[in-house]
Amino acid sequence: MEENKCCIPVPAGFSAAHTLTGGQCFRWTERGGRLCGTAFGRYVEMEQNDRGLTVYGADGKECDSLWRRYLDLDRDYDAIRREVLAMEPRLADSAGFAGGVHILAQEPWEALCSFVISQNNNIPRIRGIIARLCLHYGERAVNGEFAREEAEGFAFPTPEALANVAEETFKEFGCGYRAAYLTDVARRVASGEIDFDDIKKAPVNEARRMLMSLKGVGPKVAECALLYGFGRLECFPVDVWIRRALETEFTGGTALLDSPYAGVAQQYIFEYIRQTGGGR
DNA sequence: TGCCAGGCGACGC
DNA sequence: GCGTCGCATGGC
Repeated sequence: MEENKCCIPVPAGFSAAHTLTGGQCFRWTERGGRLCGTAFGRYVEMEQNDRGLTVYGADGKECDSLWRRYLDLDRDYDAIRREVLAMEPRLADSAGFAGGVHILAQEPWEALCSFVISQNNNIPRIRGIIARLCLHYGERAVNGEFAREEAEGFAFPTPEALANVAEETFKEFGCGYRAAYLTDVARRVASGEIDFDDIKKAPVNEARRMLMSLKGVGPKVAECALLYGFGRLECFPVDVWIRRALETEFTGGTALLDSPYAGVAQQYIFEYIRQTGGGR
């Protein structure tokens, strides 16, 4: 692990910690200044300091082709932050706190499946359920032997793997009433009935419609999948936290909703209320 | 102990 | 089309 590493220069203001542990995904943990986690079937540990981001467990080629894109490091988030702030000055506190957030380019399946599990659920429990599914149904990850928690050593399970899991079994893993949703989503994705390439190419409203044809995927889950899994930065997921913020801090509506970067602003707000005001 | 959680589907109107 | 309700489970 330690001998295989690379260092990526990162834009000023970028925060790997806010990006990876802010609720966009559920498989990263900060331990002793390192961000440990698995994506694209690879376990790595990341360390950010003023010289850049060191990725342990990946070589330079992998950093360029994979981790750089996953963290969306080539997009000008400084310009985006200024643009959304200009549209909505009341965003200042959130952007000041969480302005280092990038929108992760996750695998569409992982984003979709994770947020089906997330509904009416809390983040620690979502993480637990996903960890158990990875441990039991995921392929062994590259570098998995270095993982500090066993489940981190496994990839997110493929749709095919989950399509063969009985609904009852999902319940045993703590999925509750979402078990039926998972079986439906996994089977219809595995069969090709829902095609991620079609969703990628479709206009955003058509993409929403396609995702919402799945049982257990409503407006909020579709929005999360599109934002975190399909790079649709204009998508603006509204959960109970964001709804409260809209009703208290952004009364009278906000132009943010029409921004091509609404999803980035949404993540600033979510991070801010969760880590400061929100408590819990 | 209750209340709540990155909501959704079913149902009634 | 819109408001309400039940839902599984565990974190706090």
